[in-house]
This record gives sequence, structure tokens and C-alpha cells, in this order.
Amino acid sequence: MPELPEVETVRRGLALRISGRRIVRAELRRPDLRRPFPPALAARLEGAVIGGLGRRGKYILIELDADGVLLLHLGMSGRVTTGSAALPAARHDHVVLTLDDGTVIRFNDPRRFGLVDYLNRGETARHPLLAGLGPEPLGDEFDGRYLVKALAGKLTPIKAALLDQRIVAGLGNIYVCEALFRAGLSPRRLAASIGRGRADRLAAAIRLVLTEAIAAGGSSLRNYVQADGALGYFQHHWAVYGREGEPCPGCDCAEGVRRIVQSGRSTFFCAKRQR
DNA sequence: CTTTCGTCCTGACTGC
DNA sequence: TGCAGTCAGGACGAAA
Repeated sequence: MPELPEVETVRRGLALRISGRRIVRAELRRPDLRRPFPPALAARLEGAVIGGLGRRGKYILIELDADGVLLLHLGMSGRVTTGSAALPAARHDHVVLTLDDGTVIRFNDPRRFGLVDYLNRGETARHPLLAGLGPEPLGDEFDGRYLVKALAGKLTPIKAALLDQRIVAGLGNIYVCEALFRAGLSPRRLAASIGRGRADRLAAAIRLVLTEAIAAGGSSLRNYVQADGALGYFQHHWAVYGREGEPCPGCDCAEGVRRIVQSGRSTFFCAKRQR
């Protein structure tokens, strides 16, 4: 389940391998993912020279030539692998790009919640998928002062508010649970009830869990990629996510980590530490 | 307007 | 062992 740290890890790994290379072949092995591929995508990709790689929330932006951008979203199950042409396309390899040095990039996505789009660089900020995104949680704009303002009047649990990409871009179910635990805030607390003090703690916790996860991804990237070329997932230790019934870390409460369902999603938390 | 909920999809897992 | 049923979740669009 790629969230901001996994996407950032993929971006960094990809940048090392494909920046400056020319795409010599683009194979679209189906016409769509979550939505249809844009018209003439293969033709736009073939011959293009790859520039820098950026990220906005959970989207990867790959600069092509002087004015193009390839937009990728990994959805739930998307993976990007780099390798040689020797490997035949596997099941769920939906987009396969061959570069001028023989590198083959494969976008594999079993559940097909991912997305591929092509845009002109000038319209990046206005693109419908990007325009409404909230600030980058690791950027200068994001802090307690911003959060208080963004959450004001929201009669929804803080858990749901943080999953809303318009409030802050890049968090998913795992890192929201982890950040709320680190901040000592109940996932059920109404967003509007978060004042400056709690917002400061929450913003700091969000930055911390993301920064730590990116560091873990970076350190595991080298070995992981050598194993099978896959970028997108790495082993990481969660404090509460997926740990229902286990002892709460750093707390001796009898109940341990609890799981509840909020807006159809699992939330993991400690009822004693998080208020 | 705001907020919630169903939907898309496949693979991993559970229980009989 | 096999198979049906359940669950996982990002983001969008419909519904309340």
C-alpha cells in the first residue's frame, strides 16, 4: 500500500536508474488502469528523453523532453521494477518501457487502482488530479498553524480528515494511524476540536513518521532492489498498524492495541495513550 | 455546502 | 485438499 514514503522511495530509486535515458519502446499491455490511458500515450513516450523525477503527494512526475510529464499513481498494489529485457512480461505488467541502455521499466499493478497520465509541464499545477491536493507534509507550508486552519469546522474524525488528500497530500491509512499514535491523539477526536497545541504535536508526528519511513526505505532500497528489481515496498516496523491485540509499545495498558473501523477502514490505536 | 458510502480489482487469508 | 467467502485499501462519484 504505497503511501508518501514508499512513493518517495520509488521516485528516488527510479531517478538513479532512468534519468537522462531515452525511451526506445513503450508497450501498453492493456488500454486502461483506473481510467483509460491518454490518447497516443505510446507514441508520446517513444523517443522521449527522461529528465528529472518529482513527486506530489502519492503521484510520481517524470519529466519527458522539454515539456512533457508522465504522471504515475501506484494505487493500492502498484509496483515499479527495473531490470533487463531478458525477463518476459509478467502477469499484471501493464506498462513496459524499454530505455536506450537496455533497462526495462515495468509498471505492475494487480488490482489496477493505479493511474498513468500524460500532461504538458505548464499545466501541472492546474491538472485536475493535482490541483486540489493539500500541502506536502514535509514542506515548509505544513505545520501546526496550517493544520488548525485546515481542520477548523470539520465535523469529521481526525482520522478521516488526515486521509483527505485536500488537507494534506500523501498520507494513507498506515501513516495516519502511526502519526496519531505518535501524537497521542484519538483517531475519533473531531477534527474541529484540535487546537494549536495538539496541531503542533500532530504536524510534528506526521513529519517524524514520514521521515523515518523514508529513511528506512532508503536504507533497504539498495538490497531490496538487487534482489528482484522491485521498487515500492519495504519492510518497516509499525507501532500500531496491523497489531490488534498486541501490547501497545511504551505503554502497559491491559487492552493493548485496538482495531476499530472508521469510514470502512481499519484504525489501529491505543485507547489509553491516545485522547 | 459537507460528509458518508459504494465501487473498482485481485490476491492473501480464513474456515468449513 | 479444495473452495467459497471475506478482507485489504486510494480515490472518485453518487447519495444523503
